[in-house]
Amino acid sequence: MPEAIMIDMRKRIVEAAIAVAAQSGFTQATTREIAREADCSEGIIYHYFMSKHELFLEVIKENAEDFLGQLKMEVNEGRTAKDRLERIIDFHFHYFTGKIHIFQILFGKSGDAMVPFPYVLKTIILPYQRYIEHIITQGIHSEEFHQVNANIIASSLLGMMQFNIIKLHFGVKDSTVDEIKDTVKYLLFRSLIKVKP
Amino acid sequence: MPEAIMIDMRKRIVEAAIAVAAQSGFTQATTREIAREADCSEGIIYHYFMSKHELFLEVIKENAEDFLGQLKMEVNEGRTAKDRLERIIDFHFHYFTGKIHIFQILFGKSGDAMVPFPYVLKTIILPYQRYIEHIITQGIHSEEFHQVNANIIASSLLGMMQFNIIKLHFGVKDSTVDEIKDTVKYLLFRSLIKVKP
Amino acid sequence: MPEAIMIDMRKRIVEAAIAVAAQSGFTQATTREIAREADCSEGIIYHYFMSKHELFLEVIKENAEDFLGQLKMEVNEGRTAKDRLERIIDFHFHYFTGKIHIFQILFGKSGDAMVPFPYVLKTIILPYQRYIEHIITQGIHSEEFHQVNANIIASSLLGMMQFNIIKLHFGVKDSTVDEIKDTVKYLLFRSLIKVKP
Amino acid sequence: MPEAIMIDMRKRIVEAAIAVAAQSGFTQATTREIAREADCSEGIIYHYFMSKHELFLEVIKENAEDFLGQLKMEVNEGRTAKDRLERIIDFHFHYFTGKIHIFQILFGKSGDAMVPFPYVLKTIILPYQRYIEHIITQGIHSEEFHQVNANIIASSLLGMMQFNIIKLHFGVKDSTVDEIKDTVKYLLFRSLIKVKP
DNA sequence: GATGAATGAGATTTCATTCAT
DNA sequence: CATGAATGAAATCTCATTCAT
Repeated sequence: MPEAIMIDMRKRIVEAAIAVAAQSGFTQATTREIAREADCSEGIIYHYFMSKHELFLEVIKENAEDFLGQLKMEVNEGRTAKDRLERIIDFHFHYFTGKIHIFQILFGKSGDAMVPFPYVLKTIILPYQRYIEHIITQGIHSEEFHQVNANIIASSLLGMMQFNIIKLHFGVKDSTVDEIKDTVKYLLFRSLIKVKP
Repeated sequence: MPEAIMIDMRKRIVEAAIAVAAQSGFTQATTREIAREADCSEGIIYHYFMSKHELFLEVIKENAEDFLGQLKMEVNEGRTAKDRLERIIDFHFHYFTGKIHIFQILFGKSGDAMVPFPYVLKTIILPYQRYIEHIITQGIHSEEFHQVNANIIASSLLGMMQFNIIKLHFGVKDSTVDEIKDTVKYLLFRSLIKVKP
Repeated sequence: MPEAIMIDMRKRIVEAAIAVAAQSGFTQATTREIAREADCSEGIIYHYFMSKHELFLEVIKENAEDFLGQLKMEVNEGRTAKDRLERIIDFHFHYFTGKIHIFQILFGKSGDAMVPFPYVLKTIILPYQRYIEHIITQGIHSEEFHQVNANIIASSLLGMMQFNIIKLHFGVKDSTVDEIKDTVKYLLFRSLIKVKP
Repeated sequence: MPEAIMIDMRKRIVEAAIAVAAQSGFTQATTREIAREADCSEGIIYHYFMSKHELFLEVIKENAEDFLGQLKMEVNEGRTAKDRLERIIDFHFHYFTGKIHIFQILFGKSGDAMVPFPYVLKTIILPYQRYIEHIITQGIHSEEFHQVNANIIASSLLGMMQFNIIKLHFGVKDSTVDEIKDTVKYLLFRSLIKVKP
């Protein structure tokens, strides 16, 4: 293991927690397993975090911030609403097909006693959805898009992307990532974009 | 206790298992809690099932069969592909906004050591998706629908519905069920249906 | 082990808890040790008690009731206040030189995070002291005793008895139990009893 | 931090150990808590003491010496045996109602795996008792006192004082310190002092 | 068939002690 | 001297599973 990785034990624990939790959920992720993954003792986890519970809340929070931060930077480059939505879709698939761990933890569970879904919903999913909703609303105001229920469209977009990615992660190779992205964009924009006469 | 309730202990255990697991997943559902919910002893569970693991596999399987059975009965009444898809959407929202338990177990989790997601995927989700895909393909062949990637559209439809229902279940009341159904149908049919000249 | 002892596991756990706690306090009494002493698994302790803490509160309460019940039965036989106090002293030494366990737990500790002294004080010590105080007050009213501060005399009697018993328990054999009892009675009655002219 | 506080780290650790142990015993006193109280690192404790165990043995020993030293200085001023015993009682209440910490550690516990009661008994309690006993014996020889069992009387005096102080420490305010002292002296001297004809 | 007491493996958490800096 | 990150053993508690009744 390179020395750079050795140094920050806290970071190593967080990474290990993500990796382990991704496999079968927070509750199933044991401190023993996390310690093995981080190559440290179980005890040291409690030097950095007050409890396993707090560790996972921290994991969620840090990754949510990381994800949304990167997303917004990427999207701000886009000029039109359509352009921005495309960037969201591209970034979402890029991020979550690369990092299986975080994805599964943030989106995949609807109930876990250790890190309850409402917390994940509040911390990452709803802010994400509201961000998409906001862009759609802008598109409507600029008359780029039809008058639609931006909130439900945003939720539906998240649902589409998530579900297709889950399938990919579990090895269902019906289609390539590019085919999926194209079809999702097609579905979305057919409903949104005004056809010029 | 009326005798009718006494007789089918097995069924009572299955129902109790669903109810308990719905709250925070299979792993968190204890046999003690299931026994309390079913108003029986913990020991008797092992008379009907070899293990807690096997119990939950059964729960999944039986509910998958129940759901798909009801769905197909409902859908067969539809004449056109569009009509059938509408019936699927109506039934899906009806079923999962009524029965929170099963929904959460079948769709809500991407990983649980006790009943692994691949099993859920194989047993219920993919058959469901393939059924939808088949209807879309029929619509394409009958020239009712555009030439689209039926597989990805089907997956996306499932994702949309699931995500919006999860929000409802966790108390995010941005929209009514009817508004959601309408918007989902709008999204879907804008992409599918050929506009008549 | 005779079968009679095998039967009541709850009782065995309570007895074992007393025996183990007597050696080095509640906090030091581990469930592992209690289980070994009771010849059972650690798990079963939690079938009968919600926690180690609750187990010890129960131990205190049950023994306090047992002790005070026996004491009062014994004392009620006495006619005069002096007679009753003598019976208390006799019973106290009989009880606590026989049952080392309970004594140490009820009187010996002034602070233990597991079963805080205030609880022991409230549950057993103060009721005991007030009972003695009451008898002294009766002796004063019947003009058998001098006008004294019955409360402090009662506390002092408890202190004398306790301290001498502690010494005995830890093997300091300066005197016999009978010598101690006689001297304690002498100290007490010299201060209480009116000398007849 | 002023240099004066910096210099005697050892003393600071000892004081902190007393303060922390007073709250719920030696075993419950953690090195982490002691370090926080002494405003130093946990590690440095092991520079001055071989182990937590040894630290507490030192605490006991040093405080015992301090207490007995002060006591004897005070008592030597007394001329008669009665005068000396009064000084002991006054000093005892003065010392232990002022310094709750040490009192609880030295007298309050009958068993703690970390610093076993026998050690406390040997180091402080029995020397103290023998000192009282010696004064009573002197009183007997000088015909100031009756022929009594000086050993048991001494133990009983310690028991009386201790028990009343424990009550005070735990907030049972039945009487004032002065009332208690008076009653204890009354009890003691009624039994000891020869009434002059 | 049915019960629930009992087991034992394993989970989280605590803490005295060590050691590189 | 001094620090505090790190360790590892042990403590409390949980829970699927078994088995005598």
